[in-house]
Amino acid sequence: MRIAEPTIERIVQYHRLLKEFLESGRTVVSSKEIGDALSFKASQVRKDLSYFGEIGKRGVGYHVDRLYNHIDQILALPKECRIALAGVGRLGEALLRHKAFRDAKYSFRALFDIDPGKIGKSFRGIPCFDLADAPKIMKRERIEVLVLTVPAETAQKAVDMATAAGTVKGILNFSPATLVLPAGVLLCSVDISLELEKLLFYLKYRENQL
Amino acid sequence: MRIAEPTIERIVQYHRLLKEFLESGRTVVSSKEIGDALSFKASQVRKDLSYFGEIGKRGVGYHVDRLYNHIDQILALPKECRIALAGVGRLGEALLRHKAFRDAKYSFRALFDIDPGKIGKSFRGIPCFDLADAPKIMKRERIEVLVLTVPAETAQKAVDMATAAGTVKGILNFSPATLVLPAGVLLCSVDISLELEKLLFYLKYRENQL
DNA sequence: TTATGTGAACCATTTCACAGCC
DNA sequence: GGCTGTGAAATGGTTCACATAA
Repeated sequence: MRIAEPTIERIVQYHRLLKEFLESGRTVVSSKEIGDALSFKASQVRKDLSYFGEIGKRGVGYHVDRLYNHIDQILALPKECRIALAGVGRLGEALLRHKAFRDAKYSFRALFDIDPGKIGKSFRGIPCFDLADAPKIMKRERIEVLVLTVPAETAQKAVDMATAAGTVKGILNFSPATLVLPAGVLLCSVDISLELEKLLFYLKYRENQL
Repeated sequence: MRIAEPTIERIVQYHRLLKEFLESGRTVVSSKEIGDALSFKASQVRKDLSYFGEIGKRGVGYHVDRLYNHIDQILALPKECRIALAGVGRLGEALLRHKAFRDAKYSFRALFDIDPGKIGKSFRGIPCFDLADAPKIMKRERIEVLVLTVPAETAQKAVDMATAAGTVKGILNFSPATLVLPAGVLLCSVDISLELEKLLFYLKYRENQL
C-alpha cells in the first residue's frame, strides 16, 4: 500500500515526540495526547499509525517504548548513508554542521564547487572537489544522496554531473530551480524564497480580506 | 474566495518563470509551455491563473508582459517589510545573505541571540540584541516578520519574546519545534531534518517495494 | 468504560472535457 | 484551428462515527 507524503511527514514528527516521551520516562500515550502535542486530530494520528499495523492497545493507548521502536524501524536507515554536497556557500557550510545530519548513519564524503578558491580545500574535514570531477568522485565514494546548495543557474549542471555515475538515488535540493532528473532519482526540495513569498502573500491577502 | 496553499506555491513559480521569459524577450506563452517548464499539467496552470481573473487570450495564450505584471501585483508587498532574525548561528547567518531576502522591500532590522559573545555585535551591519530585550526592540523597530533559526529547545521562548509586543504578523520557522502562537500570527515552517528523513524514508521504502 | 482501528462520509485539490472566444 | 476558462468528474486526504478489544 502506498503511503501519502503528509502521512510520512507526520510519522517523522511522531518519532521525534516519542523520543522525548521515552526520555522523560513516560510509558503510555493516547492518540489524543500525541495529536494535542503536534496540532493534529486524534483520528488522524490513529489512522497514520494503523497504516503500519495494529500497534496500540484498545482502551489503553500506545505503549511509548513499543510505538517508538516500531516507528524507528520504519524510518531507520538499513545502513550508512553516503552523502555529497554541491555548492559550498554559506548555506552549504551551515548544512554541513546542521543537526539534521548529525547522526552516525549520515556521512558527508565529498563536496563540490566551481570556485577555484574552494576546490582542493577541506571544510569540516571533508574535501572539496571540482564539480567537473563529480562523475569520478561520486562513483569512487559510492554516494547515494546529493545535497544541492548551488545557485539556481548552476543547479541543473550540478545534477547532471553528480548523477552521471548512476550512484545517486536521491537529491535534497535547496535551490529554487526546476530540475530534470534521470529516471529513478528521488527529489525533495526546500525552497526558501518560495516559503518566504508564501508567508508574505498570506499576510497581505489576509489584510485585504478584513 | 479562498486560495489554496498549493495554488499560491505554483503562483510564485509562475512569477519566477515569467520573469525569465520577460528577460529573454519572449512575448507570448501558453499554459502548456508554462506547465512543461515547471512540471505541472496545462489544465492546472489555467485553473490557477483563472482564480485572479481572465488574463489570457483564447486561441493565443498569455501575454508574458501582461501576465507577469498581473502576478507581480498579486505577490507584491504593499510596502517595506521589516524583519528580525532570532538565532545567529550558521544557518541564521546564511539566511541574512540569502538571495530570498535580497530585495529592497525586505530589511533586517534586528537580530536576537542568547549568546553573550554575540549580543552587542553586528552581523552584516545588523545589531544583535539579547533575546530578553526582544519585546522592547520589536516594538521600537515595528518588526512584522520573524525568522526563527534557534535550536528546538529555544524556539518557543524566542516566539514568546518576539511576539510579546504584538507587532509580529508572521514567522518563518526553521526549527523542528511545534510552536504555540498568539492568535492571528501566521506560521510558515521549513523543517530541514524532516525533509531529509522524508527523502530517506522514500528511498528505503521504494527499495522494499521492488 | 476507555481508547484503538477502520469503513464511510466528507472535504480539498487535480484533472478532464468542452464551450467560448481569438 | 487553437488555446483559454470553467463546470463536472475523479482523485487524494481528512474526519467522523462506531464496532471492537482491553
